[in-house]
Amino acid sequence: MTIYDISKKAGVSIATVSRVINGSGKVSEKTRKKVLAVVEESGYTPNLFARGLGLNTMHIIGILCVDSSDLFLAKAVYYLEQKLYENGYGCLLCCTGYQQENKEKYMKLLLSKRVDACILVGSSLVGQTLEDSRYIQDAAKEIPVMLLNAYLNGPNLYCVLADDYQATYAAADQLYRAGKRNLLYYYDSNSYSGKEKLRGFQDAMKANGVDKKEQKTLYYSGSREDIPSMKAKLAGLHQSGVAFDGIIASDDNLALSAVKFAQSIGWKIPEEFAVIGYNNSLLAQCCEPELTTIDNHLETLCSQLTATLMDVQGGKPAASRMVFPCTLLPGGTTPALERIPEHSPKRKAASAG
Amino acid sequence: MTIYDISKKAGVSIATVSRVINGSGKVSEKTRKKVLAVVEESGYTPNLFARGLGLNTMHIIGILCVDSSDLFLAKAVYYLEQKLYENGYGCLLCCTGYQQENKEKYMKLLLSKRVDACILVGSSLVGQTLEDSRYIQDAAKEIPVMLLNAYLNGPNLYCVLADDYQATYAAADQLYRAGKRNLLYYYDSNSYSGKEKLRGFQDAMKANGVDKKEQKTLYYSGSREDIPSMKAKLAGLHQSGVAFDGIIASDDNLALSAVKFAQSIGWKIPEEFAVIGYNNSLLAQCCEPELTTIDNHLETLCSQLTATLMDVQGGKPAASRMVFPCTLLPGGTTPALERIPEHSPKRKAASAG
DNA sequence: TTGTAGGCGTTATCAC
DNA sequence: GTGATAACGCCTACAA
Repeated sequence: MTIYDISKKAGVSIATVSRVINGSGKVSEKTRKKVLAVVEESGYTPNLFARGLGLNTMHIIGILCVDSSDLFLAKAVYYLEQKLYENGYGCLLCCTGYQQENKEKYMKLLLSKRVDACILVGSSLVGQTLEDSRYIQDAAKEIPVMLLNAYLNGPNLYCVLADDYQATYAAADQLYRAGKRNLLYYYDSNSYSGKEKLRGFQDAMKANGVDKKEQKTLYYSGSREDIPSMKAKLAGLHQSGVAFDGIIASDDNLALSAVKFAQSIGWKIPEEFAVIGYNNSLLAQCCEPELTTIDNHLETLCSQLTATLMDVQGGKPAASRMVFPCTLLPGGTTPALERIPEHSPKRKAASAG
Repeated sequence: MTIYDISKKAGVSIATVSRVINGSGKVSEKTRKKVLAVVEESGYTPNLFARGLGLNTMHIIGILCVDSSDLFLAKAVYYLEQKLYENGYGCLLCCTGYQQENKEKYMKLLLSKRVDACILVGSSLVGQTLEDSRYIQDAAKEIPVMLLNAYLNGPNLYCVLADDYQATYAAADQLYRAGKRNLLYYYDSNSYSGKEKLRGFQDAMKANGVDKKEQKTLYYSGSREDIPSMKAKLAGLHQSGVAFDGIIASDDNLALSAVKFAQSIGWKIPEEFAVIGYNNSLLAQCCEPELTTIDNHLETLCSQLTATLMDVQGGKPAASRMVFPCTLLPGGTTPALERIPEHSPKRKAASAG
């Protein structure tokens, strides 16, 4: 079934068929109905390859992430797919893993497939060095590149991100004020977002008079799916004699391991030990008590990113950088903290319907 | 940059350029090098729309799932993307949600985009009634349709699935033999896979002399992300006076809620209360003790499905249905069970590196 | 071994 | 309003 078949059956030219299908140009009501009837009965669907060739777009957006099965990234991918679909775009999913080489390969693949734009989900895709970020800048020469919760400056590059610095600062600050004098920052990423969080923690400590030398941080480098190993790492630190009475974690996985660790040696939560996680993920509900966690309003970020992308596609001006505040979501792993902003989000559970 | 530009610069015809690029036909080493040099220096990439138009394929596979952020489905999508990429295919991701209407809309979208095949991930996409499955049968008239852990019979339809019946049967049977005389089956899906699990439980009970009337099952219909609600449902059953000393759950989420429930009322695990989950997901590590869970070898299923798809694409004969056994992975939520088959999988944690 | 030319199915720009 | 016709960029017989 091609546009020629339809034109014959309807007794009109292919140009008219095209007009009817695309709603472009003037067509008499009579021929319009005739054509539509034929289209209907023959179940014709325009060949998008041909259309793509002519218009140079297939309305497909490339989505790059290191691992779409990661709790946080999976959510992001899900939201993005939904929003893009609403706007008439499909998504080509690419899971690159953490190796630089593969990130670049995938990006090339997307460019060769001539996607309309690409979205980099999470800051792990942005290299630590300028050299490792070059492939992104290069890609931006051909198509708009959107970064979700990552930052990179340059032409045709748009970032939508959460204020991880502020959130971590506030979390650490509040926990300190609540009386925890031996906070440990437990993290597993040195990406842009990871660095922002770390800086937030450090600045909060400093603001409360804790020198950099006295600040405690612990870096976990194992698998993000190995909670026992995260717990073991903490246990190791504890056994080595380092004291801590609270943990700010860079994600809920680490936070959960902290809860398990504390419970394994009998510390009372939150009286003797406090924990704050990050992402308001499913894991926050998985322990007892439930995690206090930072919500970065992922759905909002995804909506905003999509809206921005649509603006870019439409040739409208668009912000090259948008930063959204996070919200601290109180759970049972912290003592009473200061007031929470109004209109604060609900826990995953309550909002998921 | 088009093939014409290259042909001019290289001083050959476009046919020769095409041959060099596709490695088809005979080309002298001299011209070949010449062409490759020009291609390299001008950074030429073939236009896949044009190629797609001619060959009627863009090497893209549609992946349909109800929710790519679901722990289990996200893993499946991840594995599939990796395997397909290795075989030179990209994936167009579609998250349909649970509404029939949207499933059909997405399927139409994929067909109109002329994907080479589509993969339905999880049995929730297959309707309960024949009518609701029609859209799949219809799609199969145009392209191969692969079902991951779902079942539907018909031409051009290929299923790769885990033996959920057998796994649940074995789990219930072993728990019964281990002395749990009041098993409860806790589930949240009536999909094909869901029914198979339920049937496995029922048959195991029956085989141990527990009449259907005495069998205990509980259906949870709320959000899959609301663990407190799952726990509350169990608590409700308990308060209503129904006794149970062990739970077989249809996924780890429900199992985790069972552990939390038991702990909240002080039952000792596994002595007074046993729990078996399903999927060997991250959640299995999230409680203390860790869950005994059923591993359905998702990665194997995905590899096999991809291999089958490639066979189909290559015109080779392919099995229309492949069933793989599951493995019971002992954790701390069950008393010592019977021997586990050799070569059994490791827990997520240990294998994730 | 290399070149020529037709076809893939649309959209869009012209005339009429 | 409607109908020819030229792109769009590639692949691939068929010729040379």
